[in-house]
Amino acid sequence: MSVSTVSRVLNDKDHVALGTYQRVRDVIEELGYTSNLAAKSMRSYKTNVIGLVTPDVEDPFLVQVMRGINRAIEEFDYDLIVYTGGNVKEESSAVREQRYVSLLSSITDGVIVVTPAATTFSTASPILVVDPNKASPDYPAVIATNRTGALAAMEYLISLGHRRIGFIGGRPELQSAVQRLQGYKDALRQANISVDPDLIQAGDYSTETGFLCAQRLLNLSDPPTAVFAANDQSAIGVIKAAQEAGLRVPDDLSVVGFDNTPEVAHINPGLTTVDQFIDKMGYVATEMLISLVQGESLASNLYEMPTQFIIRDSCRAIVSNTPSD
Amino acid sequence: MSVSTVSRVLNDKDHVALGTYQRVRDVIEELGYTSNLAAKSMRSYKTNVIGLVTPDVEDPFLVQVMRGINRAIEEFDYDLIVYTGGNVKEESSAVREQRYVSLLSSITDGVIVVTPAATTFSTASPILVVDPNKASPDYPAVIATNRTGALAAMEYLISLGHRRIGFIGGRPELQSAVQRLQGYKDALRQANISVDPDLIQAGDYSTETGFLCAQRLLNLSDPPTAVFAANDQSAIGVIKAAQEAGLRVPDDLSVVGFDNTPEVAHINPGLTTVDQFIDKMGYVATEMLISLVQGESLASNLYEMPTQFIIRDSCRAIVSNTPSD
DNA sequence: TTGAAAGCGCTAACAT
DNA sequence: ATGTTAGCGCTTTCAA
Repeated sequence: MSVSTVSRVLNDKDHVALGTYQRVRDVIEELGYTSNLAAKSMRSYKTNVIGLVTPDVEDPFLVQVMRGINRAIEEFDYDLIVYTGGNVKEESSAVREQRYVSLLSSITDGVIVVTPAATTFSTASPILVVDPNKASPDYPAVIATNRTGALAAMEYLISLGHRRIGFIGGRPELQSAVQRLQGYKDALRQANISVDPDLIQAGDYSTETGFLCAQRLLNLSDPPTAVFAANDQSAIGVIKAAQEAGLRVPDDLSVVGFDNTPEVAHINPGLTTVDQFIDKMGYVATEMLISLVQGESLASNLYEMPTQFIIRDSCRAIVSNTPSD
Repeated sequence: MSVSTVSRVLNDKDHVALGTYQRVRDVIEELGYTSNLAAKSMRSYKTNVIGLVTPDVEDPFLVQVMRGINRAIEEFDYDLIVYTGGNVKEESSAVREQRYVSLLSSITDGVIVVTPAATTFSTASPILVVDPNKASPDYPAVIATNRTGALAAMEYLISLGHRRIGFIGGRPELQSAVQRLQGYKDALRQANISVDPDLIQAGDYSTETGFLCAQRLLNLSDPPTAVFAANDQSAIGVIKAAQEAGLRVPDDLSVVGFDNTPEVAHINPGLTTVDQFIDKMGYVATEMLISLVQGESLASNLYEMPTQFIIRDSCRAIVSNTPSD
């Protein structure tokens, strides 16, 4: 029996007699043989394995993305190999990422990089990035709709009749914060409301800073009638500041928070929890990468996860993201 | 310039002129070249990569083991590639494990399997298992000293003068529970105290069951004067039951818990927290595997993490594992 | 110090 | 339906 016959059996190719097929399968079973991934990869450039580079395995976001990836991997009958940075010094993470993308791409059909530190990778394999920290990433990407979501939140506030709307930003080095601010500005422009720099406070996604920023807004000579906070933590700070100033929420001050926590979540239509939203990011990423691997072309290089604000009856002025009760 | 010269440069071999070396390094840098792991592996059977198969990435124990592995990986200048099961149906986990060990072993120098479901793997590479669910694993292993730890706890109680000591077990399908029971029995035998089956209650590591088991013990016609619980959760149940029965702990009933939580921890001498203990398991495992990979032989195939009970002053009867305050 | 050539295990093209 | 053979990218003799 020749090697090529065995190879044909291993890959379930045609032109193998049923008897031969069975005989080979039996021996494989008996010997506990498994094909050498290295050799397979080298010769055929097809391994049926997807690579994943993720900076961490403890961050709940990353864990949830991995869940979605695993789901897709199983569904499409691929295998997954992961590199995760572990407790690495932050400085060299971009370099490590690049090294691992190279390393993985020699034995995988494509690599997913989650929240990449690096922006470019030198490899011939398809690369897909999830939640890149860059407006227009160099690779096909899956991102959350930060700008669009913020736009929707602002449109809601404007539809309530507000014209002076404060904004409390997030950590400015993060793309999510930049995009949410952009959505804020775009909504104002769209409604022909001029942007007042006094109304834009640079927060950092924390409740404490949200509180301080809100106090600054409320102390303005011409204070806002509504505040849009870049995340729910800041929004909580705003509500505290308002109450401390004797204002009722939402009657005296409308407060809108944008974020991903289960309590005040900004989610995907049709999905019930934020975990499902993040899970879907992983799933979609894998789906897209597998398309690329199989030589198909993508409808778009940028998959922006659709989001939608849902108003909670219990606290109407906070645009929430939990599904309507 | 020939391929072999380049190969020599890549592997920092001797017999390369300094000028040539520099020239090659420059070009490598310029092109962003990274060697093909598959080809390297196939030809040299040495990749400098360690594989890791772990059933989960969310379990705190597994995360902590991974931290230790990462630490060692960095220190010994290896790379790490992980396969993790994700949300897989429990039934097939042994088969998946075996498949992944085979898959990984073709591109790694050795594989670590954490809390393996399978007991045998078909591969030529060195395998090392962490916390196997089997008394004498088929591969070099790193385990926690469940039997020895239980023995130490029992010796403590016996040294206090107790002769009737109750035992509340853990989930019997887990090796940890089996070993802790063994330690209980061995300590009694060692002290020439006969084992009374009435004093052995089959718990499940939960507070609720610990509570119920303790009630049964306390209702015996000849109740124990001390109880050793297979974990801290059960011990908490015992204390509740004792208090409800009007007994003071430790005056009327000594209670000892064995476990891994930071509050009532059973730790390695010299280590401050249980996390460090688990971290060390990962580190030691990696260290051992790398020894094997490098062709060295192991002092012992079984590394039992040394443990030690430390008595907390605040609650003397509970043998704790946090270091003395 | 460098180069030429063999071969790792596999798949794909070609031959039978 | 099966066998033969080239060659994937690399390391490792061996020769120059």
